[in-house]
Amino acid sequence: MKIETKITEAVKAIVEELYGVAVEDKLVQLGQTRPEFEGQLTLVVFPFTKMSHKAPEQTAGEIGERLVQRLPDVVARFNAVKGFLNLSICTAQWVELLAEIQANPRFGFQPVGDDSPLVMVEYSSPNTNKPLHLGHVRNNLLGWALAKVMEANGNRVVKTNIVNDRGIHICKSMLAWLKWGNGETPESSGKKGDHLIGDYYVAFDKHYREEVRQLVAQGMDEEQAKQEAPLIKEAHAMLVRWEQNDPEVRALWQKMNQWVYDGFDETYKALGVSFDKIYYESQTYLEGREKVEEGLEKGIFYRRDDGSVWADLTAEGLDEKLLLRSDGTSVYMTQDIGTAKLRFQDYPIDKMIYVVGNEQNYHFQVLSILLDKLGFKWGRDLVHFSYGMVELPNGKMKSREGTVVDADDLIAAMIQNAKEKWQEKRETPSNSPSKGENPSEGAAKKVSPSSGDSEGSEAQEIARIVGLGALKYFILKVDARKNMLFNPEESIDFNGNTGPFIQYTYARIRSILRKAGEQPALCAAQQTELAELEISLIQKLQAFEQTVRQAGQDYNPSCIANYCYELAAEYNRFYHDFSVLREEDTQKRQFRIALSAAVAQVIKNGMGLLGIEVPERM
RNA sequence: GCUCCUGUAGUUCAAUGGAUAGAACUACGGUUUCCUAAACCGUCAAUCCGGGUUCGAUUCCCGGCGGGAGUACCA
Repeated sequence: MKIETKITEAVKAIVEELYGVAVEDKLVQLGQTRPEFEGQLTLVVFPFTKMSHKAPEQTAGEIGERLVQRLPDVVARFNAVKGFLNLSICTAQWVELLAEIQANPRFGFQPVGDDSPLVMVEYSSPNTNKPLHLGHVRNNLLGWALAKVMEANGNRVVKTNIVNDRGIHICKSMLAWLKWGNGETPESSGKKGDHLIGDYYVAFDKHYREEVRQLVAQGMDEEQAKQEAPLIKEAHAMLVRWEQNDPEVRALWQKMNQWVYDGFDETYKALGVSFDKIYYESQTYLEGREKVEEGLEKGIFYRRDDGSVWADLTAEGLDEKLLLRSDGTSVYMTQDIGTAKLRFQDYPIDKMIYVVGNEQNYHFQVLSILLDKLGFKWGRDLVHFSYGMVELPNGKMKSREGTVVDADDLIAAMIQNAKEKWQEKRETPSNSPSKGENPSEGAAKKVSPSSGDSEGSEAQEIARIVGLGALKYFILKVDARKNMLFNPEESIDFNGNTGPFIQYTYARIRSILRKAGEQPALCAAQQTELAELEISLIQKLQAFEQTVRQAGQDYNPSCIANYCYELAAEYNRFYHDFSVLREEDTQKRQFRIALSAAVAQVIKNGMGLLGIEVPERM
């Protein structure tokens, strides 16, 4: 049983004994003791002062005395400061706790079985007219991490992606390619498919704006010019042909979309994200129309004189929402309804989570109500995991103004930075090779006469892991709801509260474990005395479980990121103050190695939830 | 205008209603007989304003002020 649980039970009994009042669990507030006081756990006794009718300090003292009597194996000593009862826990309890953590490689994870709730997480959801940028990166990383967190909280998870593969924006790219492309392909140009298509999208926009500018110069007002420009008319004509299944347009559409998918796949692979099931809007938008017709028959929606279909949500405190245009074509909302229908056919979903930016908060508020009205049981409490925008120092990213941070470029730059850092570190000979160091390992570190090639690839792999770790952590440590700032001028740091700091801590522990030989079994032998740093590390380890629960409840992976940092920082202090391997006393040495091993394990698990790899050596 | 989100050191981020609001970056100053110095330690520095609830508020409620997003035939 957990130490907290034991104490909570005891406190409840004691309060009832002393003051004759039964208390609920939530009144028993146990927290970690502040470092400036003696003890490890602190009970907040303010809630009980009403029952005791005594001063806080006196109440704390009474409860403390009884606690020591009642749980002599758990509570060794206590001290009362104001309304805070600080408890010193017996060493054996900590050792036992560490043993439990160490014995369970899946510590903090809840088991998932066939009857666990099924959660579907939708994320990424790109348009196929341009490459992914930093905003998409935030979406993908959050989506992936959230899926992992949900799994760790005992859910079956299906990761899904809805690709917006149809619409006017695709036609713009297609048109531009036909006009100015000269048959350029990813192969012929050496460009990634998504970048190639993105370039034509930009080209369209450039020419289009020029046309609008000329029309305005001729005296047309701007709104009209935007609609009357020949290019946009041509694009619309193409969209109509697409809708009519024109074989020529469809063939081009398929070819160009495929280029984009190949490009996206590379980016997804680099980011380490994947999907269990991908939906395409070209396949779902007609389903949505059917579903809306169905709702119309049931009287949930109504049709206006011009033929457009609307939902009246004024009773819900919202406005009226368009579902089908007067020409019968579907809008965004309709497509989401169609996608929901297909998903529900494919999976017995208990909970649906949409990872979509906060600019669409209103959309999902409406979608939730509509899906509920249409009879989706998970509609009412669908989760819109709404994350903030990534801003640049001079404001929002705007693809038209060319102020986007491209995902592929960014990833490449991060890996490059990591590589340079790594080389720099190798070139500056750290401290002189001590005598105790394993000679063969020392030699391999310096020069690599035979295996230069394999070492190069190892360096490459480490650079990849570290570069991506820095990027992922940088994004995931921020509370998802908040807008975040990214300054491309200052590259992402590798020092301080960063992914590489945590990775480095992990790699160092692995190095210690290699040196120490076999994975140490925690000796059951009693420790006479544990140092404060050791106890606080064990407490920190224990907190992992609670952190994972909280992340699942709040749908927010950022607390896990911050937890990993705190754990690593705590370990670094421990590492610096004690020498893990040099300890003469074998038992203490074993204990510290075991503690290190447990820290490494938890770091690995925590970073795994964030989709961040940890290297065995750095 | 209305709706939602958000205001914490110079900057980027933390803080289940709990003790003296934590880190990191930057600046300055220390620490390598050592298992990896991508480390550790120190100094400087912050809760937008005003009410309320509470033994206790950065946190919850109300009112201002500032920032962001959305606001209907775009996705």
